[in-house]
Amino acid sequence: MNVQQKKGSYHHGALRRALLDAALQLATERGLGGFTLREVARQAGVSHAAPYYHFADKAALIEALAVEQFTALHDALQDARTRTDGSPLEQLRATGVAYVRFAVEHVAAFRFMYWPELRRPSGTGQSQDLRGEAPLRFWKREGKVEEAANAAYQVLVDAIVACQQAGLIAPGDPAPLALTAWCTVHGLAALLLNNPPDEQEEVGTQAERMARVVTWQLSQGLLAR
Amino acid sequence: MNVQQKKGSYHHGALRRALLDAALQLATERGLGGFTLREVARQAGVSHAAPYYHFADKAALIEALAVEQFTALHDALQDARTRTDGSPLEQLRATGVAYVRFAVEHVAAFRFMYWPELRRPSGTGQSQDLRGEAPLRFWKREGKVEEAANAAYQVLVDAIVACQQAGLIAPGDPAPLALTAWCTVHGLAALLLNNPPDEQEEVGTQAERMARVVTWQLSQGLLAR
DNA sequence: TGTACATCAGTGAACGCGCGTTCACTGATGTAC
DNA sequence: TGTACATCAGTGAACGCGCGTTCACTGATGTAC
Repeated sequence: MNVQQKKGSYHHGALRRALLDAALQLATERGLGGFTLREVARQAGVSHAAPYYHFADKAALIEALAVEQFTALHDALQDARTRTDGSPLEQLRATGVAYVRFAVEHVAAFRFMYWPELRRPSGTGQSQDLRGEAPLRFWKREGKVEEAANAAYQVLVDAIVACQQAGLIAPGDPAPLALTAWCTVHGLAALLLNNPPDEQEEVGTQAERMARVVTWQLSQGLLAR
Repeated sequence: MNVQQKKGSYHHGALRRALLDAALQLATERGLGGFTLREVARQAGVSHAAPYYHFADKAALIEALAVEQFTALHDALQDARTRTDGSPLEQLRATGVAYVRFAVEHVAAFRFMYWPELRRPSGTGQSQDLRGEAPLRFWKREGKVEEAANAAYQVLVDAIVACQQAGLIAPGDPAPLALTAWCTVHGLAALLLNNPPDEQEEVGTQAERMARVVTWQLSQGLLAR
């Protein structure tokens, strides 16, 4: 059942990874409502105390998952952008579509990433210096989750800046443009997750079509005129 | 403590309302993670069995809340639209800003409205006829929650159609425009709820500013050219 | 205006349950000599 | 190559807890006569 499990071995070998995978699978199948550490352990085929060897507590497992998945999102966006031939604008659109696709294909991951309650209050560290911070930014706090999230956001910002440098979008502060773009794709992702289309088999297709509609519409608004 | 409670009365008088209010307050203060019926009853000052006189079970209370709050959202959007002087485009923007404002000012309500897990699987009723349904639509299902949500969405659609009729937005199917607009304001709302700004006192202000930025940007993209 | 009685809208004890976490333990593995 | 022993990575029983829901009950209220 577990890839790296040796026959008859007492030790699992890759339990940390297995627990993270089990958590994703569990959250995908049953949502976050009944998400429990014990069930994760059960799903991974170990006793309910075993996870404590790899994670301080339930919140730590979830945090690790959020960091990992934000990084995966970053990679997916980066990939979509660099692998798209065509103008910077087309690359920007591809990035947006990739955001929605990631959400639909990694429903559970997306929920972990954006469910603030399961994260520890981030005020645990000392409050950092915020003077002169850019005004249009979320995730001002410290923390590995925020860091990973910022990296993903940066891909979008870069794609917009590239459009500006190519003269496709009016020059100036990219912040409001990036915020609008991000809100749009994030909004579509959120709506799709909370209102799954009726036909199960067409979820991806419908999401893809909506994503294209929305990103095209959005890019029309960004065009330099 | 309770507005309508008569002194020394055994009967509460308005427990249903009090429970709904307590649920909203509880969800605002502690989020949905630890949201329990018992705590709602405690907060309303009654025994933990009392709610069962007014709601079949926990899910029923939440459903009632979602319907109520979608209706409140509808009213807020309608208000923003009709009370705004100026062009239909300005009315459209005002509607978008109102959406974000509602989310920020009714955090708990917004969470109940869009948390699908706490709703009963909507497949309970018989499957309705979907042939010829418009393709760019969520909430195709039956159910009072979906009905109320649709009514709110319709305000946005109407605002866009009005712009088209005034020649401010290119004619044609308003669906993709409405979807994009909705995604944008919904995305901002979702991001604001999950990443509360640092300065507590400025939440409303910052949200308002972001909402204006985003809706303005959005309306630029909709303009007929 | 009184009275008998049905109904309304609560109470509080009890049910079984699964949770997160701790603890003493133990088999498997790695290392020094 | 063998052996002693420390450390690693698990097990399973146990803890206290709060949950959703049910149940028999009871005080308050409304109504018929």
